[in-house]
Amino acid sequence: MKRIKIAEILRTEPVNSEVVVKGWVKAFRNNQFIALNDGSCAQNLQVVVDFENTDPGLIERIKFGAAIGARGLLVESQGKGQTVEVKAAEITVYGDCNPEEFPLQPKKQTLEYLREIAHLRFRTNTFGALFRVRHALAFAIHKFFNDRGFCYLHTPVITASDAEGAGEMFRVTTLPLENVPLTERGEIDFSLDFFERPTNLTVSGQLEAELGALALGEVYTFGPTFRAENSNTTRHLAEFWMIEPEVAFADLGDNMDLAEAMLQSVIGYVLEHCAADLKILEDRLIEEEKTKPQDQRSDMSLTEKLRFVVDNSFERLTYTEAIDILKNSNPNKKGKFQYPIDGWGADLQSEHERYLVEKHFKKPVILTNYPAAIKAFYMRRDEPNESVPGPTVSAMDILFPGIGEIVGGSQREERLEVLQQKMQEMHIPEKELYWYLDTRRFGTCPHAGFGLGFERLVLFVSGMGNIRDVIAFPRYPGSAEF
RNA sequence: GCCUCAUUAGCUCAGUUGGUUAGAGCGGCGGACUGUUAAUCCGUAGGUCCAAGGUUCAAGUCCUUGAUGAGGCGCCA
Repeated sequence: MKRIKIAEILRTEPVNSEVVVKGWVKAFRNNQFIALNDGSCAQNLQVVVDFENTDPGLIERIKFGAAIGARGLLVESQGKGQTVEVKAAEITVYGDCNPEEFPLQPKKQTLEYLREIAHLRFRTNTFGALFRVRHALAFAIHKFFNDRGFCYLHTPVITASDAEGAGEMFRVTTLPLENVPLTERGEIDFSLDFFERPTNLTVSGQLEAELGALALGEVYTFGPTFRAENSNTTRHLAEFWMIEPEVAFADLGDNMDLAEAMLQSVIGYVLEHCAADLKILEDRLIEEEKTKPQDQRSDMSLTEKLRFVVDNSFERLTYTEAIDILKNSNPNKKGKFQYPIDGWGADLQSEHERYLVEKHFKKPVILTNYPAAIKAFYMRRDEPNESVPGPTVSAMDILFPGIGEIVGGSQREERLEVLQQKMQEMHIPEKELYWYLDTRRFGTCPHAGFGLGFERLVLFVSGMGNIRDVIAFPRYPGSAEF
């Protein structure tokens, strides 16, 4: 008989038909009631064992964590906690689970401990819910772009350019590290390397996405990116997934509209389709908040926070306006900021972004038109504005409560001469990026795009506290287990 | 990379001012019960108090160094 998934069973009425279910034992109560979970949904299915007529040796093997199958009648439940249950006529044990050795237990275990056993943490309620939500978000992102006619572009993971300027890169090589071949001048002889040139893992697919956008019109990437920064925070990973749409004939306003619509759409999708999993994550967050002092607790539940983001438009303001607000803010006047705001031009610190998002506006914020000096070379230079102290670019960052920067984007510099001048000023070799400049030489047009850190989105939507807990096998300094 | 905090049973945690034999809950094991919802009840085993060195009559507790983990900052998505 064919196995039926528990998610499907819970959608059907009890029909007194025979079913076969397979999964892992979450609890075995009273020698009678198995809570069975097969990963298809958050809910367990109750399997009732006729313990008086079942081999005691078999009952012995029904332990927390064991993989079992059950065949029997699907009936209306006599108990209170569930509507249907399976009256087992036959139980099969596929994989025993020795409780003395199994590291998981049916009780609260810390996320730090579970991170050490990341190969098993999928089996907990929290991580089961988390990875189903993560999947739903990924699917919703593809759906959003597909519905709008975007083309999914696969940009390379291995790249020869190190000029993207997004951070330290991981070198890719097949040269023997113990005996690196040198040229006559004593430099590493990359002509003997696999690609016959220095190569790295990509830090961004943006430049390649721009190439696609200037022909396909609207493209997006969704793939792994790598940063070799020694970052030790709850918001950084060495390997993470990034979504990077790029749109031809779009300006900064279109870019902001797209990003806001996308975030609201995918969060709305999860609210609609992952209620049971969100409930598990919300309850986890409530428990975690109980351990915090009263004033640090959130006044909104997880789903309320998500609903709020979906229902309210993001606050849009320029960097210059933000500086004014911060300069006149209470914490700045009272010297509460570790980095006081004393002028125009410096990059904002986390404490400043947090003040704007969590205290001043109390909603997601889009900051735009940053000083040109603190932003990347490819961002479009703004027309001079007398009310602004210095040159700015058409950049935008979206800041989320608790997460900080979740999106970074810009309108791109489409004017060849301006771009070349910027590259010269920032010491970016034109020769290496000839292919990028070609798009400006041949049929250039205004265009814009952004990068969304997928794990930061999952972090926000799941209410988890550490980005290392929203990706299956996190990579960060000193850690590449599994 | 910098700063702060933590490390006690399989897990989650107590452990007073430095003072005799380091405790609890869950989990394990043995038993009872049998429509339970983290089932319940009775019994029971389980510890190199992260490591090394030091102070002291006496160290889980104080000091130094190291390891590991967490949080904050910077870099950013």
